[in-house]
This record gives sequence, structure tokens and C-alpha cells, in this order.
Amino acid sequence: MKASAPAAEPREQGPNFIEAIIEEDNRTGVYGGQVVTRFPPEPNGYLHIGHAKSICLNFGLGLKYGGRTHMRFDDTNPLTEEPEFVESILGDVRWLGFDWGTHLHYASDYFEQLYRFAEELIKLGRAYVCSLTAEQISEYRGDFFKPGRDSPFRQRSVDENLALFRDMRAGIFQDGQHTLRLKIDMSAGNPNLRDPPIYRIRRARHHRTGDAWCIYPLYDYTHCISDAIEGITHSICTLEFEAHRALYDWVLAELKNIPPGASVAPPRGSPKQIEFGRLNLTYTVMSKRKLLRLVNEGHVEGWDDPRMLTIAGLRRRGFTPASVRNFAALIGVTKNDAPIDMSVLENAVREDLNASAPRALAVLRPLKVVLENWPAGDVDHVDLVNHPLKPELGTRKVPFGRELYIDAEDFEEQPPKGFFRLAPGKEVRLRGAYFITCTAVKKDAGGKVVELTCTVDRDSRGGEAKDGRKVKGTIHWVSAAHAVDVRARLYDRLFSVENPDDTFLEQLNPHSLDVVVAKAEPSLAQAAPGTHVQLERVGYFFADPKDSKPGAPVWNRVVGLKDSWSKEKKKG
RNA sequence: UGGGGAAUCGUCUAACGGCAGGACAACGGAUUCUGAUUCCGUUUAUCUAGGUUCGAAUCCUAGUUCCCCAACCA
Repeated sequence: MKASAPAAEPREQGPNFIEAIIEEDNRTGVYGGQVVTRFPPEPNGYLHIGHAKSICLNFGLGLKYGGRTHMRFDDTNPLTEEPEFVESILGDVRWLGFDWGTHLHYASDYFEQLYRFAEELIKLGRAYVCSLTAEQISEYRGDFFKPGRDSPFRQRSVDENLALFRDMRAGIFQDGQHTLRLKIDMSAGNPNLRDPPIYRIRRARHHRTGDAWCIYPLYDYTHCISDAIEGITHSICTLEFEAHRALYDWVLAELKNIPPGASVAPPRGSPKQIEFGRLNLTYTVMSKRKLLRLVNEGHVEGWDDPRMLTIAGLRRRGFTPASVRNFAALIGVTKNDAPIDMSVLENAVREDLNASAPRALAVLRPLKVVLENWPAGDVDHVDLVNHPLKPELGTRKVPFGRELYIDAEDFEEQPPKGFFRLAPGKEVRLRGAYFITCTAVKKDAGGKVVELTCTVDRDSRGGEAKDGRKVKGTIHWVSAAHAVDVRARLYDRLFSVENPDDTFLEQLNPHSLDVVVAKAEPSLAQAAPGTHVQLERVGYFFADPKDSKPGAPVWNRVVGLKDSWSKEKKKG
């Protein structure tokens, strides 16, 4: 053993694989040291925690490398897109704390350019109008094992294609009658390369361009061009687009062949698509389809139900933007397709709220306690610290009297081994107040404990006995005469199984929501919506911004405190 | 009978030819007026088989397992 080994420096966490690519690009100068990323949602639904990972990744990269990040809506399917979603998405990204500056873009901004590029591709012999039906296209495409066959329309002349495509735009044809297809390779192993359609005829009102168009470009064609137009350098998407990368690169490469003097110049950018593994979390579902069923079939109260891992739901539940960002940083970025343990998310919000949330006392399942040696009508006001980690937040006066409530969980008539809360003949400390000892138990006809009689040691005011004796347990309490009733919603994980499958509706956690009326210290009835509090020994709560009324907050449990006693108890 | 990807503690994730590290979880202990927080400690990992090398998670070969792709969705 070395006599004086230097303290080991914690090793640096290396860059993730995307940062490694960027740093290499910066080193070689391919993009002149520029880093431009984008977050490109389709405005057809609400964002969830998985999108949050992508938002943090893209905006985080822009920030880290002194570049920028664009907000871009991939709005090429007018059937499913609505301005309402644009607004909610923008609000969610802002809430997470990110800023796109002047770079709010829409793929629909590029419709005219996209159209011209398509005409140029036709002129280059790289695109043709196909008049097969959707079923026929699918049939001609072959399958994984069988190569496709050329469309009978594949050899139309440039002039015919151009005329047809212009007529498509002009609205001469019916919906679905023709498509514009790329001419690539019907026998390619990658089915995305088997002459993919890039334009379809669809008479639908677009949320931004209205009725200006009756043909709309498809994703694979639109996305790469949009990236190139905006000067995106690193186009980051999820793993399921890996097989699309060949198409992405093909389109941009072909565009480079547009001759000088054409009606459009090729876009200057040469973005590269990089795929990462999307977020999966235990005890939840992430697919839009499943989330939709939860909402539509009434298993939750809406997209912003605090049990939903939508950003709107997280926000209402009381997660903080910082906790979501920290979570994203914690889980890292790789190409592995793997689930993250829900406890990592829960831990991230505990960590944030532990540092910031002021403390308060409330009893969720009240059990009355009468102090037999405390005069009725006598009221004391004891000092409680607002935040043990932040003494500068000071103390507050909390009323104390003869009749109190404690939590039913904090009393056991026959205490199990290791229980150091209240029990007949046992003494505990009421947090910040006095020591009490249980002397009698009152039960109802059914044998249920309904009231406790205790004695109080008035010399223990402030929570320290004069004679120096110690108690093992400290429990929370509230004065019955001063307590206010507050609504508390005790949220828990939405699913009771780690990996909900297709029978997810049968795997819902029946206890994901428990509504109680708690007895709380008076200040909790005055809290403004949107404020956080730690109910000591219970958990972190958030005054619901939607359901709270002035003077009547509704408290959402964000997450419980860690509870090693309940674990101990389970072990027996 | 195609194409594209991925395999490191229980779970995520580092190490890029040179001590397998961190976080979460679990377990034990210390401190504590929150059975919280904090602190300390413990257990547990390189998919398999060959090869190259003084030395392999890392390079090579062969295999295994898992994920994605056959919308006029994104």
C-alpha cells in the first residue's frame, strides 16, 4: 500500500456518441465549426417525456457547441395536423427552458421550393408520375424477400411527367389518382429505396397554407430538404429512421445535380442524419396510439392528467423543468434500445425538490389525539423551520393545542419490531413541538382505533426534553382546532407492471390515484397555484394550476419521499 | 429468405489497445427533531467461441440474441 496515494480524480464521463461525431466534424472542419440542430415535431399530438429527451439533446447540443437549434414543424400531412398542437408544443419546449430565437420554421414554408425541386428531379430523370393505385404500388413493391417490379409508368418521358405533375398541382386529378415517385431501384434490399412516392394528391385544408395546395410532399422527401435549406448540420432522429438515411442522402445528392440556371438552386447545406435510441421507461407506455386510448377511453382525465408522461401531464403533476433536464442528462444518449427505470425519473425530481421546496405539515389520514394534560382553549405557537437546508428561509409559527391529528400510519396498537412511532405507553416527538406519550386508545364498535389519549411533556417545547432524554421517533401533526381541510391527490405509477404490453389496459395500476382530504397547517390553504411544498415525512406536492381555486388549492403528489420503513415492514 | 442497427453490473451509461469507472436500484452502517436529506461501505458486468497482441470491452474471424423496415404517416 502506498503511503500517500493522491486522491483519485474522478474520471471524466466521455462525450456521448453524437458529441463525438460533432467534435470530430469540428476538428476536420466539415461544417466550418458550425453546429446547427433542430427539433422537428409533427403538430398532430402532444409531446411526451420521450420528446423531452430529444428536445434536451438537440437544444443541449446547440448550446454546448455554441451553435443554434431550430424549431421546425414537420407539417406535411394536413389530415392530422392542427394549430392547437403547434401552440401546445411551443409552450412545452419553452417550459423546458429552451429558446429557438428567430428560428421558428415550418416544412410548409418550403412547399414552393419543394415543388420546384421535384420538377428538377423529373427533368433529371429521377422522378416520375405513377398512376398505380395505393394497393398496386404496395403489390409492386414486393416484400423483404422478394424484389419489387418496375411500375408500368416508370418509363414515361420527362415531358409527360412534367405535364402530369403540373396537372397534379393544378388540381386536374382526383385524390389518389397519381403520385410522384423517385426513380431509384425496385430491387433494393432497403424497401425505402424501391421508388418511394414523394407527392400525393390530397384535397385537404392545411393549417397554414389553407387551400393553396392539393398535392403534399411526403416525409422522406421533405425532411432532408428542409434540413438542407435551414443549414442544419446534424439532423438527429430516432432509430426507426435508420433505414431512411439512405433515402435522405440520395435525395440531397441528386439535388446537387440541378444545373445552373434552373428555377431553383440546390440547397447549400449537407446535413447528416444521426439516429439515437428513443426513450423507453418502465411502468408506462409511450406510443401515441396507446396514450390516445388512455385518453379516449377515459382511463385518465385528459392529455394533461398528472399521471400521463406527456409534458403537459408532467408539468401539472409538479415536475420541474430542471428535473426533466437533469433526467435527460442522466440517462445519456446511445443507439441501444433499452428501457430506463422509472425510479431514475422519480429520483431526478426528488433531488430538485429536496433542494427547493419549503416544508409544511399535513396529515393525510387523520387520527385524533387528545392531550389529557393540556388545558382546553390553551394555544401555543411553535416555531418550525421552513427549510432545513436553507436556514435563510426562516421559521414560521404553527398553532398547537389540546386536540391534534396525527397520521393513522404513525400509530400501531401492537407495534411490530423496529417500529419507533407511537404505540400504547410509548413516547414520540411531535415535530418541532412537544414529546407525547400514548396512555389510552379509543375504538369504535368494529374495533377500529378512532382516537388516542396522550400526555404531553410541557418541558419538551421545541422538541427537546429538559432532562435530555431521547426519543427515537418524530412524527408530523396538526392542531385540530386550526387545521384546514385540503384536497390532496395521491398519484402513483399509472401501470402496475414493469413493461405494459398490448393488454396494457388490463395492466393499469388501480391505485394510480387516491384522493384524500388532508388536515393541514393553515398556510397550505393559502398557497398559490403552481407552488411546491414538501409535506414532511410524506412527499412533494404541487398546487395544481388548473384545479386550484383561490384559497382552495388542490395538492398533487409529485412523488413520495423515500420510505425505508415501509420496505422494512414488507420484509417482516 | 432481403436490408439496416445494437449487445458492458439487476437497469442505464463510461472507458476506444494499458487499473472495467459513474448513476439508479439493492444491501449494510454512520449521522439525523423528516425512517427524508447527507456521508461511508458492500454485492454484482464486458453475448459466445476462436484468433492477433507483452497486453483486448476495444482489433480480426465465425456464431448467438435482441430491435427496426414491406403508409399515397411522421
